[in-house]
Amino acid sequence: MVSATRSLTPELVLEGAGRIVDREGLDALTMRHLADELGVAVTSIYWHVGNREELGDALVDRLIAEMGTLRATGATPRERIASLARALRRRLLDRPHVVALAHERSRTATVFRPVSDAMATELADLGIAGPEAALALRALELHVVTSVLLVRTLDRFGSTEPVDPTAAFEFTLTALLDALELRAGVCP
Amino acid sequence: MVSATRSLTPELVLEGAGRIVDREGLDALTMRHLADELGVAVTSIYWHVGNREELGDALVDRLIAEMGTLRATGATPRERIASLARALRRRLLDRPHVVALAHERSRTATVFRPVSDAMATELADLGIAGPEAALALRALELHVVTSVLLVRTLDRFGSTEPVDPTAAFEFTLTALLDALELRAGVCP
DNA sequence: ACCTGAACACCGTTCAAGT
DNA sequence: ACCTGAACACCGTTCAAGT
Repeated sequence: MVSATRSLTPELVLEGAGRIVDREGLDALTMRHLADELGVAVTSIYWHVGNREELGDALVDRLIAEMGTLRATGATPRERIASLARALRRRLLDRPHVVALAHERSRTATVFRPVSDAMATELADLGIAGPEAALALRALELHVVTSVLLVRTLDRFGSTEPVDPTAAFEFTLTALLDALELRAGVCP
Repeated sequence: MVSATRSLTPELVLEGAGRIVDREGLDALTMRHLADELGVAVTSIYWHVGNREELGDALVDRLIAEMGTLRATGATPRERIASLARALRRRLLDRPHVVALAHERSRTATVFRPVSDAMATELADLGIAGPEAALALRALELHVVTSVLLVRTLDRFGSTEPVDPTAAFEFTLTALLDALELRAGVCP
């Protein structure tokens, strides 16, 4: 119920939608509920931001922009890759609903792009490039998203088994990094 | 439009729902559409199968029953674990919509249970048990589901990158199995 | 016990109408 | 250019009523 003193903008619509999704979850993002949040008629939203589909896409775009701010830390390429994977994972855990939205829309790959590019730089330092690097990047990306999905499942479902998600994440991350260093000729 | 010569049963409702989901996807499974498919009033469904939520749960239960028929092949534990992972992956790829349904309902873990148990037996043959085995199982399960999600994404999204999903799957699978054998004391 | 239609409270989206 | 209400075609679910 925020009264618009001036007029509605695409940015205001997006902010309202983000507020609803973060606060009440994905299912709560209906056009009518968003209209109430903005203190506006339902149909006004369509003028500024198209339909519900495009609204969701814009929300995912905002998430992608956030991902561009992640930076690698650490001395060795291995540490820097691990730091990127961990930072990405933590960021995604902070915005579970929007991540679910991206996943629902098959845009997870796009969300990972910025971090993926940063990882590619580190892989190049390890001497890994070309199709081999593409495979490694896929494996790393998917490992992170998998872990995020697991945490969300445990949150909803309750912990039916005594598994520490972060430990499981580090377990496979270590296996992947070992495999990468083996390929690069670094013996553990 | 199948006319019921006798009367409706929970099984008939479930079969109709399965047909719709496999044929037209998840979004097409509405109570009214299902009623048309069965040649019955919408409200009859509620008598036999409860509400839409329970209908989805029953559909996932059928998927889980299917998973119980998967068997390991191969001589070594490593080969048998790999065969289970591959069989599971192929089975899930055959029923993408129901898998999505299970995922939506946070029941992926339950779907994996039968195969997970079979894998646990093989891990025990490798001398891996307890919390370490639990971690390894998680990693293997999540690797499979990740790969299935990737294939579905590529199908919908179009292949924006020249990545062979099966090759990516085998890549990380090898890394995971190497890591397991290292822990078990088998040097590659 | 089983099946029905009517009704309720929701959706997303379109469109003619206002200013 | 921007915002509105009315209307349309959908949802899931309930409930009194039929047999």
